[in-house]
Amino acid sequence: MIQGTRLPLSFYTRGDVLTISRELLGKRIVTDKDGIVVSGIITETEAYNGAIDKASHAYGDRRTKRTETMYQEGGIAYIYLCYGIHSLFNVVTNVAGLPHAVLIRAIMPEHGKEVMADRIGRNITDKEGQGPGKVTKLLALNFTDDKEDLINGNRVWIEETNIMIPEDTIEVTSRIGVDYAQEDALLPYRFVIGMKYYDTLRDQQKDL
DNA sequence: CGGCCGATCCACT
DNA sequence: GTGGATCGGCCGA
Repeated sequence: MIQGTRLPLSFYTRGDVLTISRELLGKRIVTDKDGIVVSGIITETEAYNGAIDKASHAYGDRRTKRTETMYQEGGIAYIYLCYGIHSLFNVVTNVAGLPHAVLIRAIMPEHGKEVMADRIGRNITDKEGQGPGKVTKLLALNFTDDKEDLINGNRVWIEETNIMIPEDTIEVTSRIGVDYAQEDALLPYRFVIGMKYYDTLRDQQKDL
């Protein structure tokens, strides 16, 4: 069915995590869980800028079993458990040794809406898929998928699309839930497809 | 080894 | 608008 062109390794290994974060808007995340394939279009991201970023788990170059994932070469998933309940999905970027990552905060459900509805136990609404915990629930990802290879793996990957997000429809704000990061909590590292274009995009999906 | 708390969500008021 | 769910990572003792 879906099988588009995956983003190449070179997309992820670039050094500017903000650019990657912005460019991920409009791309397609696909998961294959026991042969059940679903997809969603990325509509919201947050950049985590490595060892100097107070909001990052790797702030201060803190290498632990958990953060080790972010230190690997870009192009793999960083998925960890938050609040004991939610798995959050991040894309590792940059070269090995530099712990940069992009948190996927929202997707627009695309293929497999029925399966997704089963997974959350209710119907998919017009604005479904907003919130990082919801993203992993719809896609059936959890922390056991940590370090999954987005280029060669077969459980989760990201594809190119023909969606062009007009630059002036992208809202750039500070990141959510990182108040503890002091001055870094104010950095404009969150990228959201604005409401007006979001509706346009959703209407296009319905026409498919 | 104990305790705290987090890149959250949902049901309920 | 608020609190409860629920648990691994991390830090300090």
